[in-house]
Amino acid sequence: MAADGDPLAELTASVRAAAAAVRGGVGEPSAQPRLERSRHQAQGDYSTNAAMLLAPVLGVGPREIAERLGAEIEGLLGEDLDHAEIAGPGFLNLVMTDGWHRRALATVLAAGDQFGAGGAKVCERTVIEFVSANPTGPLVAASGRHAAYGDALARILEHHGHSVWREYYFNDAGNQIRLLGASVQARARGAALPAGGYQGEYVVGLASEIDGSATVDVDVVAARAVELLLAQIKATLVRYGVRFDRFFSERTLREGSPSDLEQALALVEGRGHVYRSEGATWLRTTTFGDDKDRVLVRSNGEPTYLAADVAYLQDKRERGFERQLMPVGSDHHAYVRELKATIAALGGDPETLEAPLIQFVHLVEGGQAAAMSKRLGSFVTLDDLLDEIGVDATRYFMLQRSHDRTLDLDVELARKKSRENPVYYVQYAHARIASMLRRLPDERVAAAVAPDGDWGEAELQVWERDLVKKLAAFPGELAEAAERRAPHRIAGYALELAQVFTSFYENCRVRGAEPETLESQRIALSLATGRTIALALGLLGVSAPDSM
RNA sequence: GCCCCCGUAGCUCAGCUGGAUAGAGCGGUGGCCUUCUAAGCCACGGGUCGCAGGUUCGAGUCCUGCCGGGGGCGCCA
Repeated sequence: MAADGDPLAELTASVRAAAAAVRGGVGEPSAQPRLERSRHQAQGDYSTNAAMLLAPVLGVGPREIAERLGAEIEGLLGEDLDHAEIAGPGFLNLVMTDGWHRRALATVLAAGDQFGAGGAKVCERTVIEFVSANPTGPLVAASGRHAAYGDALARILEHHGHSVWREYYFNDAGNQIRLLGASVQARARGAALPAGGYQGEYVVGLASEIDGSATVDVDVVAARAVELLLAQIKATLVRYGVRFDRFFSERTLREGSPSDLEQALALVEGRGHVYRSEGATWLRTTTFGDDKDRVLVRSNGEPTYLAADVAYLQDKRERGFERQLMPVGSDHHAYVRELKATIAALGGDPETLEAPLIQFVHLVEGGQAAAMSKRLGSFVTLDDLLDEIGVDATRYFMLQRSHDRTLDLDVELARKKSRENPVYYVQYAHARIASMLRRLPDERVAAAVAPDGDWGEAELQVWERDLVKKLAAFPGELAEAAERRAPHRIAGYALELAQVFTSFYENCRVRGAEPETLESQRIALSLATGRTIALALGLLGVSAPDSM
């Protein structure tokens, strides 16, 4: 079986080799033939669309090609293949032998915690910048979606074989920070908030926490408030299980002489993409597909947020990342075009920047959605949510749905410790496996999963075959999740694996199964499933408890 | 007005870049506990895939136009 621990790698390779042999060097198919899990039992274990892809190339009917393909595959797979059959418009369905299933299971076990790892063709040096909420308030529930997404994606990409650096970029200078300082001072003085000021309850807390908040310079108050809020944000992230390699301060880009910001602006100006008009300095982003040019330095001499980003993007370029991921909220989505134009203006390739769109989160309870605006002060913080439903449920629910769709998070459901709650269902399957294996002597389990273990020759039950195939699908699922930046696929996979296992568990007695070789095989299946559930949950940042 | 995301079961959502009879959870109905965790299992019911065209052997998936929901179009960040 394949060295990389993918039980399907060999099968896929055989299908492609057979397709190539049938094609005999003639023409070029429109796509690589695919190996798919059959949806219905009558359609075998796996199927391939290769014949239908080759039909237009060879000018022969797909069913006739499928026949030749079947002959080739039979030769290549030997004893792994029970038989192949042609079906529908030209699918070739493959029915695998019990021996193949047992070998697949052995491959899963041999891979250990590296199961599904290293599928990336090349290792990309990747930086993922996420959350990046400004320290003008505590993290809100919506930030929990960004944090869960970015962190899970980072874990998935690493397991897939990329090198990932996690960064949190925060704005600690400029208008909003000044406004924060003024808001705190106003509270300290019992005065009215400035126009558009921060109204949250935490601002009152900061006013009393900061020494001399009513009297010292407002910039000092602002700096202290940022410090306190940033510490609070970091604490929340730690609690949430989200690790960053670096918190990048925007202010540092403005410090020194010349500052990084000044140097970056000089760089784009030297490349001829800067001009002055109406007293302001502009970046000609329209050269690179933006719909209008953007201001870098305001007419009052103050650099814009974009100016800082020019410097930040240049900084990342200089650090040699080959791929930049920057999940953004839908409210900031339009800004991505400016950033891509900026990269181009710096002489880089805008295609190296990817900005997956993260849609809003609505907390639902009794049909009521809570608003989450920092400035209006009516919000649910991430800490509130974690207090309410816990880290595991929060992360799982945040990752359950595709990131580019708005998410209705049902707090009432997430709080439940019952079968209705998918995260408990998955964790329960893991706990059940651990509990069952605990009742066996360690040596018994070790012998059952040893490379030379004997699993006998008994005909596999349908539940056993299904479980092996679900396990074997993991490397492919992981690759999809990584390549499509879609952690929710792992959440879906974990739920399905738990379902298939539970069905197996209800129908196939493990402990005490006769003969002993059958018990060994089922122990091996259970252990492999437990590990894979733990692996999948781990990629999502959700714990896999041994007892519940 | 222009740009981006989304319309799939009563509800919340998957659907592997064009494949076979469109799936899951919840909710509903009906079964199943002397046996490894019933926090569970099994069965049944439930659909004009927003609408209308188009592309081809084949469309929930790709193209165009409508309709509906959300977001964005500052010298805010």
